[in-house]
Amino acid sequence: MSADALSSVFRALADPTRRDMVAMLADGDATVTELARPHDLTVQAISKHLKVLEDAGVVSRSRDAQTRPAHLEAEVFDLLTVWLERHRQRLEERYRRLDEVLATLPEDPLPTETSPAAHHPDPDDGARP
Amino acid sequence: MSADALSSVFRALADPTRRDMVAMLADGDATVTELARPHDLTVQAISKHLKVLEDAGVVSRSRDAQTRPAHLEAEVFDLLTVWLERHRQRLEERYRRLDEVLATLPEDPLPTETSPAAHHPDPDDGARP
DNA sequence: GTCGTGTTCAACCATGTGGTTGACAACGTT
DNA sequence: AACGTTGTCAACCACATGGTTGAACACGAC
Repeated sequence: MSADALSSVFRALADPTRRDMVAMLADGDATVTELARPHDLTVQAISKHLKVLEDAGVVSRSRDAQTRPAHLEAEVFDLLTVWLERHRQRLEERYRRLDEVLATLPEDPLPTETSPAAHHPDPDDGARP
Repeated sequence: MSADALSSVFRALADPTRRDMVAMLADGDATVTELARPHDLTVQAISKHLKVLEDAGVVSRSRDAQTRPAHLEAEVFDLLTVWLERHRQRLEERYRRLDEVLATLPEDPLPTETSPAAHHPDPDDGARP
């Protein structure tokens, strides 16, 4: 209950069994027993896994007689995509700046003002996948 | 070394401190002490977090005198994106099939192939490389 | 060499996680 | 009402995780 939404989602998806359940649910809603069938686990364990996914907002449950089908929520994919794209962009921006620095580097050793300069460019690698 | 790559990556990113470190590293390589500065944690704790990220392949380390700068590996973003997009597509495929079934379901024994009539709200944009 | 800085290793502790078994609630069927 | 199905709750256990402190290692500077 403590962690933020993103942490909950990442943690929920960090388990292979739960990712498997998500894969199943991507093909269609399923009940606990259906989700448990292909896995060599007790129904209680699957129920717990499902609760983790539910608490993280990855799935929602409905009520249908004695079964409670689980439904995959598509929003989480958007949440993760946003996070991913943001950092991907920061990475690209970083390389862009690095290229700029390298372009203006040849001369111009201008010490200039008393800049605090908490961050410094790292002249390490230059390779980029 | 137990879990598969995807599990390791998800687990590594499930911690807000580690995600914070990743955010920092997206702006530029950094040493352990630099990464530790903004967080109210001991350097050892940050070193452990960094090891988790390293074992998951999220970052790599280099050697520069007595420091060992951490470098964010961009490939992991691709790994996560692939997983995300695969399941997003399965979800879309599922809804497409559902619409097909609903289209052929009416009691008309004469299915005119017109009016696909999207029944489901479409989540967001489509494919993006 | 000695010193200081940066980093990691080792031991330890509290809490969380994933699994089990067993009991129980809710619901449809007979 | 009794029964079988479905799902959850509770207690328990082994182990992983995130944090600490303290010692040790690696390296440049003095």
